[in-house]
Amino acid sequence: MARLFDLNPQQLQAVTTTSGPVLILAGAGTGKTRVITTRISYLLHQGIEPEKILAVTFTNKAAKEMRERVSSMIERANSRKLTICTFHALCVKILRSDIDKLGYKTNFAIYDETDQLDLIRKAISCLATPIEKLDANLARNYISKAKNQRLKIAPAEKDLTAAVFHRYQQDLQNYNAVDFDDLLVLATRLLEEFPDVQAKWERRFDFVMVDEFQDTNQLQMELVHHLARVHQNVCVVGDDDQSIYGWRGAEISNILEFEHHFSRPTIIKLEQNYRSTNAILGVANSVIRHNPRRRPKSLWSENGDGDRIRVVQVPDDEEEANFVTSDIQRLQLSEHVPWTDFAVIFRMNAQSRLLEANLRRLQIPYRIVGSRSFFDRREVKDLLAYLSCIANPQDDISLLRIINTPARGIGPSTIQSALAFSNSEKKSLCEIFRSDSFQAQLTKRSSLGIRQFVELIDSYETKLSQPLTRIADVVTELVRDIGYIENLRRSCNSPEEALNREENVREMIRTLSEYESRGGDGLPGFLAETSLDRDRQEDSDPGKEGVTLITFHAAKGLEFPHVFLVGIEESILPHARSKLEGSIDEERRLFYVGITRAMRTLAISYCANRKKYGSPTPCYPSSFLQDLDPHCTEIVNFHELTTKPANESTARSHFAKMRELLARKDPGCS
DNA sequence: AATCGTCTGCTTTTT
DNA sequence: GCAGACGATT
Repeated sequence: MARLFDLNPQQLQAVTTTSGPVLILAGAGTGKTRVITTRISYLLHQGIEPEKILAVTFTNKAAKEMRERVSSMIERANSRKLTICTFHALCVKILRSDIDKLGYKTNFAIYDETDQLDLIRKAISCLATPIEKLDANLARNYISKAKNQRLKIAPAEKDLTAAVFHRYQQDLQNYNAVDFDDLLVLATRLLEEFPDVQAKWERRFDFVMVDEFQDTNQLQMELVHHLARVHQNVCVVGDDDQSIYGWRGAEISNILEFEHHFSRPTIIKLEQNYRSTNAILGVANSVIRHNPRRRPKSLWSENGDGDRIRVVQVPDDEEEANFVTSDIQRLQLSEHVPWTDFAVIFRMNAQSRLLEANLRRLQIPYRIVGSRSFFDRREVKDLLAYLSCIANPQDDISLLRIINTPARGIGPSTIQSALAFSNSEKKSLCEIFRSDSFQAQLTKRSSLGIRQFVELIDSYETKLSQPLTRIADVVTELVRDIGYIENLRRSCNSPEEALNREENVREMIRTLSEYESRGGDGLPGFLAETSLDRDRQEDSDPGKEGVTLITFHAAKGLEFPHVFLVGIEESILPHARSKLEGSIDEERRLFYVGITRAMRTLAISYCANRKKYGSPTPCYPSSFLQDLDPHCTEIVNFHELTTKPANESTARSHFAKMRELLARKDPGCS
């Protein structure tokens, strides 16, 4: 059983208050995950059936971590019966059994942002006129916002954006596909409009817990409402001060006005921090205090005062990178701090370039968190598109992706006429391909290509419908059959690229094979899981370890002994656009999130000059810096820092830097 | 069908 | 200053 005596009084209250609405305001580093996992284990100990407990998270990573940590406290058989998943995965569960009520089939495809954008572009090209144009990305943002606010569009709206929205939604349904937002919209609709579905799900769980509640949007709130309507045993955990996804539709009022959504909740504040020194918490508190709309909290710890926070002005972005890297090197040499203990946090990904260059030069290992996902790779998307076509023949976006990959003589003109047919006959491309009237008007070559393609898809559909077939084996066969690897090699510019892409194909098949070994739920299940869990290679790629380069957003939830916040300048943090959009508070929370990542030391730097879009631009220190508690900070003179080595090890790193500088200026070795 | 060139427009990105 | 998108060229 969980060790309740390890908890502080507030944590204990959070764990043992199990009935009725509970709001746990968990400040940064206050043992939030421990509270949730202990609470689950406590519920089980009280005799609650594991099937009756639901814990919802935002990311698969969080769900996985939570399940692992609970598993270590309780019996294995019980932990398997718990439902711990993301909002989106929960919605897929709800939709799988009843989506037919809304006019979709259970083998529906889930479209990611790329598919979504393709489809929106198609709608725009159909509807836009030479006078009225629309940016696909803008349209996507609009559509996503509209869906999350549950806006209904009239079919005959004259505004182009609305027309595109309508067309897009129609296309999705025709393709038997849903986008990420639809997962929430449709699941909520099922619960609202169909009493039998509602009855099923409001009895399904007796205890509902939601992690990172400050990031929920309106729809997610409604969903939680439905699930907890009868018993009201809903426990939400979050921190309004760490709400940094407002721009993605997160509704901070869900946590700020929780008592309007669930009546008379127990509200528990966790303020004892187990991560940072009091100097770090001091500046964190002094910054976040300036936000007007918040639930007042003040973090403290028993970890002692620690070093003062260094605030460093540097001449320009080059010197900033130099400062960070040489400081990392200095600490590593003098105190044998492992590289993994360092993180550099920035507002924009573009800021990592100089840092990377510097770290490479000094041969310091590093990793960049948040680079493009495995599942966005061309070759992976291609294979998934094949599978998606086989699983759901209506999925035109996937079909279009692979119709001529590898090339089989089906060019743009053939595709154009197929699309025209499909529009006028209101049938999916797959059906059009089979119709004689369409085949009749084609050249021999394209007609042959189409017939071969249709046969290919049919034959693999048959293969996969045989019982006891391993999907991974069939895919291996498919890859060989269509000569995909050869095609890939031809389209690559370098042998390394080809090798890398081939490896991705193998990795993809491995993932599939692994999915089947752990008793997966067929092809649709695999496709749903892959489109909802897009970063597994991060942990399966342990070779990359070192200094972490990461954005403020991506750093939420992580901690590092030594942290550098760089580019803390007006118009970077807060970002220039936030002033126009009135989201300075969110920028301040972003700063707060960055500060509270640090465990032992924290350095904050800003430049006097910075290269922006190629040309040097003067910079001004962020207005947030004025709020830092002066008792916890020291202003560091950059000049002194780099010219006065204090002891042997700093001298060594200094020499290393000098050598490096000299090497850089030597025209002979660039 | 592929490739080259020019234009544009610039955060953050859990699913 | 660079990437991504789109259009014109071979």
